[in-house]
Amino acid sequence: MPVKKKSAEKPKTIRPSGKREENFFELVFEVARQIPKGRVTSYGAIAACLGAKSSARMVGWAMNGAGRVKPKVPAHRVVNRNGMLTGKHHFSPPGLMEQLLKKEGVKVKNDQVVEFKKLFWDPAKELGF
DNA sequence: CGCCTGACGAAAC
DNA sequence: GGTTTCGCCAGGC
Repeated sequence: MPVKKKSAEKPKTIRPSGKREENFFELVFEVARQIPKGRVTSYGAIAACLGAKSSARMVGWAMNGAGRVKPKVPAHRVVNRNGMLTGKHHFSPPGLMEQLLKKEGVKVKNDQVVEFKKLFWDPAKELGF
């Protein structure tokens, strides 16, 4: 059976508000899963890809369910715009995020991704949006 | 129903 | 350039 991946179509203007777009969360997870190994992206990039660039926070919120859904979402590959592992505190242990990244070849120094700009993976660009 | 918080981001200072 | 504040919107209390 073919892997039925939901077409991550980018709505013209997704509105987290007004309508509890639960799909928004799924989209975030989908994009996060598309992040190649050894690469990282930012919440804002994902949000922008979904058309909610102003709601980068919502992406972070969505990530709150990461690990709770199946398959597991590599939330450790998602960092903030600074390349800082702001979400490490939500992992258990907090150092897990860093460990996973290092394991995949991403250098992490002082809770910050080394050469983040170089490893940055833009969903809107890579996915062909 | 109103206030506060929160895994961000950009602008202001 | 580093630090602080506001804006963003949903969810919890």
